[in-house]
Amino acid sequence: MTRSMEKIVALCKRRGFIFQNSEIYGGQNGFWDYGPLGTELKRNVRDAWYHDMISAHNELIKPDGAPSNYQMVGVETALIMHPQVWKCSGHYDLFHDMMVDCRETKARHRLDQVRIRKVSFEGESVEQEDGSRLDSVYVSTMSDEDFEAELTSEALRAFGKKKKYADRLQWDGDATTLDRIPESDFNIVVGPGATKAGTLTSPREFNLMMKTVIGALGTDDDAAFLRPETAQGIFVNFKNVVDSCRVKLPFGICQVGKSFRNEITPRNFTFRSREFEQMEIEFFCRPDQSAGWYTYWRDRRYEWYQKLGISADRLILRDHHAEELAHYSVGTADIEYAFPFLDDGEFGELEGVAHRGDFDLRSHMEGKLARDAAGELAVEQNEHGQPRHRGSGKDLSYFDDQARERFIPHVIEPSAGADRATLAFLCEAYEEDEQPDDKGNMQSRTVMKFHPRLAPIKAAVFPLIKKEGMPEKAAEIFGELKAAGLSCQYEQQGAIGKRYRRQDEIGTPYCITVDGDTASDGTVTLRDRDSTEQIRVKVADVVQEISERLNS
RNA sequence: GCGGAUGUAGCUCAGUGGUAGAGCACCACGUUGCCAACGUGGCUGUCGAGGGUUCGACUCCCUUCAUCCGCUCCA
Repeated sequence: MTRSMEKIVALCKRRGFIFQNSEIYGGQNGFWDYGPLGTELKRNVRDAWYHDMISAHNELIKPDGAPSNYQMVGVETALIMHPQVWKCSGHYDLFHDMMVDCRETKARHRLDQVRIRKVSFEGESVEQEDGSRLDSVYVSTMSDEDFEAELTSEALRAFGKKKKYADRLQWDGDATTLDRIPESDFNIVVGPGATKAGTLTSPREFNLMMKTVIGALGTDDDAAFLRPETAQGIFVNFKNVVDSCRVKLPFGICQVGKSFRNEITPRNFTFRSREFEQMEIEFFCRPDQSAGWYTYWRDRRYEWYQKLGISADRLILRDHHAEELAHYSVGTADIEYAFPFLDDGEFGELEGVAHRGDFDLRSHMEGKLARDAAGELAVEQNEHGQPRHRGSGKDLSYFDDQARERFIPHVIEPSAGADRATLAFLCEAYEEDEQPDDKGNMQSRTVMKFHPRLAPIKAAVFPLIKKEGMPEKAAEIFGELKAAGLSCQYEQQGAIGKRYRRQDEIGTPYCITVDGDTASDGTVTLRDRDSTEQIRVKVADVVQEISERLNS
């Protein structure tokens, strides 16, 4: 396999794309630093996104596939927000997962995902961890679908009975989940896959939000959180933007910025990091048009990656099944990439496009929402019948002065990972091919085939040899490219072939070489990264030629 | 968090209880002059970190950090 993650990670380090964070101190798990080339690459990814989604968007023209024309604006909000934001958004409750470990199977489970049911079998017993025997135990499974059948087979296994005795199991109560029984009963629970009862540890809290402290005195009352997503900064500013910027529905508010999550297992290079950057759009529209906008954004974002060089056979658009949807979502699709660290047929999420209905704006008006008994979203109540988490109380509805209607807009959220996109472009670009050396023998070559828009270095300028005025002429051309705002490099050391290979390895699409003919006919060679072919171009036309190729 | 593996020059890796090596890369000079590995010379390491045993530790022991694989988790 030529495209291995190991090789890509090594190249990233060797050539200055991505480094382990705090490496000289032994590193910090879950954090990564971008080197000079990685910084250029990631900035190009962000710039391409911002340009294509916002700057270059023409609000006067209805794009193909869109229900109507629309506006796009940007915001940049603080990393730290009022703690109530996270309570109403649902993160505060959801990000405090209670987990149990199993001493026997070494497995860790989310408390609310362990299905259990109490059972006995005609006075027979199950061994407890300490050796004593129990004639009534809870059996458990992590199975979500068909858990009733799973619980039955787990029960038969616990009592050492064959399948045909299933109807002799004596169930005590209905199936429930582990978070609904007291911890004192854990000693009679047979953990998922375990053979003995009582091997589960006490539940422990995993706080997925990163905590910080505001103020120099920093007491517990001053606790705040680093945002786990940029989206809430947009929602809480919805009214500000509407009131200040002459925007009319439908319109999108966008934001690029860092977010933080205490991932339990950061892994797979930068794919799952604790500090990461998001590129988010919250697109506000009339509820009766939201389905059309959802489809529009989903398809548009899927195409965006392909236009920047991701091949269609490594990218999938995956609609979530109904049961996979978050409680607030009407529809969600993931845009996923076949990263080299995944098994064949597996894909990793680059971006989620979610139809969020009016959940977010309503939450910040009324308070944290949850599904009620009828399945409708309603303000979640505490034991006193009060809102569990109180909203802002501000009116975030929108008045449509054409239709003379007031309503809470629906939201379509295309939420992309800047680091994940950058990683996908890195993985996609990596290629090893064969090129002839000066004797015509084929030699392997490592080449990063970045889309020219994303390439960290757009062009390299070389004098063929270090004399006869060539370095001076090359320096002049280099200066002109720089002045035109193009990121480029100058190299004069080493054989010309080696310089080409070095540029191939960092994905520079074009190399310009000043040679013996330059002085006489005023031309240089322009060499293409992918084909290695060269053409002659007039020195005076170099900047324009490169610029045109980059924009084509 | 659990289990397994790994950590020695920029990279790939050798190495022995007695003051650390090779190839490549890099730099300089020379040569060639349009697709890497020609000649000569040169630079480089707190042998992942901390502690212990020892007269002496890269080597033995403990702890820790990071990376990879598997499990778990992934709003």
